[in-house]
Amino acid sequence: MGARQGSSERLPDNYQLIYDVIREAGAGVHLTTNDLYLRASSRRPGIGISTVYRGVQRLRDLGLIDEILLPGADSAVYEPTASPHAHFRCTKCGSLSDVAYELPQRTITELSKRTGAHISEATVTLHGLCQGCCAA
Amino acid sequence: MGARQGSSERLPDNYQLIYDVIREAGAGVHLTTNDLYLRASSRRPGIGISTVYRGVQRLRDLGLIDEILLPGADSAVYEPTASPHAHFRCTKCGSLSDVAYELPQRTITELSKRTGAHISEATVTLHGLCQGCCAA
DNA sequence: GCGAAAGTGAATACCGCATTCACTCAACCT
DNA sequence: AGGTTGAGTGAATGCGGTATTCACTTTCGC
Repeated sequence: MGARQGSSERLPDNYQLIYDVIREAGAGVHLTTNDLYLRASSRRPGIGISTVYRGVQRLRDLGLIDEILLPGADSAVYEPTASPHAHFRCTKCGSLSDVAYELPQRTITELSKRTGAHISEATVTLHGLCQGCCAA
Repeated sequence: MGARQGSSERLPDNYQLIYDVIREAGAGVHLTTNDLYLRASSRRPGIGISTVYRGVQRLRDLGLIDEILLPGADSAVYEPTASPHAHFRCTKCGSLSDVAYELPQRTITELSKRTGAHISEATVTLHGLCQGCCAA
């Protein structure tokens, strides 16, 4: 996989570093800004937290990463861009995982009709006990 | 707190006041903690913001009100307890409204099976342009 | 009444995120 | 080359929402 995206513009080194960290963590791994800061710091000591914030904004705007905002979460998490999916959070251990589910387009169309709004995005978040916490 | 029986327990006056404010606002009206503080203050000057926070926590624990946490929202909003429903937020004007939709139990059951988790709650949040902002 | 427990309000702390500011540095242009 | 410009940077600061602490008051069980 190419280290940089095929655009003509090059990412600033720090932003590229943040992107690398997110991509190397892999799909389904959700990193907070602080996680990113810690990991980036170990590779490039002295990097500022502001730069991390600016970096994720830029990467999000470029569509390179997904910013995931969860209801009630204290902070946003980031993961490499993926197809739309739901998220599950364990109320006990706090773990967050992807769930391959998307609200059917038919449902969204129907809700748009019923509300008179133009629905462009639907986020689904599930809560409960994860498999591990269920067993325990 | 003494061992009082749940259903017959009397609410502290301040919490009752907060509950009244929420109920009087009515279903579908979403009040932030600050909204509640302002409205409660006009009836009972001197009430502290801490009391409002403690009040909504208590009312939420008692199941008297719903605490609605929206992805990316700056603050929680509260409304009288209602049957589960989705929320729609206009990305332009910020208005928030209830949408009579609930993830089908069948879907939740299936997702539980697939993930091995005990899903106890599903929140659905829709984003887009509300009817008014569509027209404009 | 009396003592314990619950409630209260002000102040403070905390956390995530936004903004500001001075500084560096590389690109660009005669 | 020199000079200008603009993006990028890191530290500091600000801010809003919420949690916590603390001393005080009220309420409740007896």
